[in-house]
Amino acid sequence: MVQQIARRLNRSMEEKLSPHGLNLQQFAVMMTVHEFDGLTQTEIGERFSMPPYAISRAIDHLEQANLLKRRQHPTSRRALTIHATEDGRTLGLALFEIVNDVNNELTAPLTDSQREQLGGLLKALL
Amino acid sequence: MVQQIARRLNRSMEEKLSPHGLNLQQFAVMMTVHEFDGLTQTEIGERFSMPPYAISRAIDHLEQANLLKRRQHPTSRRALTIHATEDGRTLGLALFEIVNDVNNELTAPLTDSQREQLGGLLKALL
DNA sequence: CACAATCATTTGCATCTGCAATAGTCGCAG
DNA sequence: CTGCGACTATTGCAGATGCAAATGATTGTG
Repeated sequence: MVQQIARRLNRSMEEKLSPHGLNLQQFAVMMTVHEFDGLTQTEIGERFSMPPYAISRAIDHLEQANLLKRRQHPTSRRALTIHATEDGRTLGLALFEIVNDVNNELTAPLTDSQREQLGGLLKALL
Repeated sequence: MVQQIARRLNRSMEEKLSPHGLNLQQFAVMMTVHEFDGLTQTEIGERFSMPPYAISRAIDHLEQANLLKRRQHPTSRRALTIHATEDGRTLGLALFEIVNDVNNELTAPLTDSQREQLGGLLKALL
């Protein structure tokens, strides 16, 4: 059941993301950068256990699309820090709405108290 | 959260499946055939909304591994029906154990009543 | 200081996936 | 009974994904 729901969620997200030219991984990176500007790539990856090479490629794409840019880490010459561009910050706001929409859509069959209950149970499983 | 849990679930399943040389899709097909012998490929796909080409390829693999075989549909010359071989039936039993193990592992942090609650809430979302 | 181990990131390559096109079959309208 | 549109299954191809190796930087140890 969890898997079926997750698949529905994914499809739903991808649909709403595709007009922006993003896939789910790129979306996750954008959200993280929107919340914390200036993290290194590894740090971003740790936020949702995404392997380094995936981050690398997601950022390739996002940098190409002029949503992010890489900069030298101030103290380490091997790390890079990731920053949202103007376009990136704008898109970030649109992304928040998408998450909300999808969440509401998914949990529409539940009452508010059920929603809380579900949240609690799921958190216990993490 | 749903997605994170689903990913954990997937990894866990794949781990236990890999000794048998199966991936998740092939596993799903095996379980369905184990439950209903003689369905057409499309019917199998409908059980968990898997596109026809994915079924086709999963069965290619499973037939190769001598777990299933395709037969002509008794009344339609375009459809094929799928049947478990002896090996396939044996493996099917092992697969049931895997599902149980993974379920228990996942829901270990919950009490029995919480488990039921979660089940109910998830079902409502399907 | 030199060397080995570790770290952050990238890349080559093989495999997996999804979409769209194909081949063959079937049902039905005229 | 003919032809067209819908159905089953498969396949070619392009893009995505995962692993493991490569690159360059850094730390620690003797």
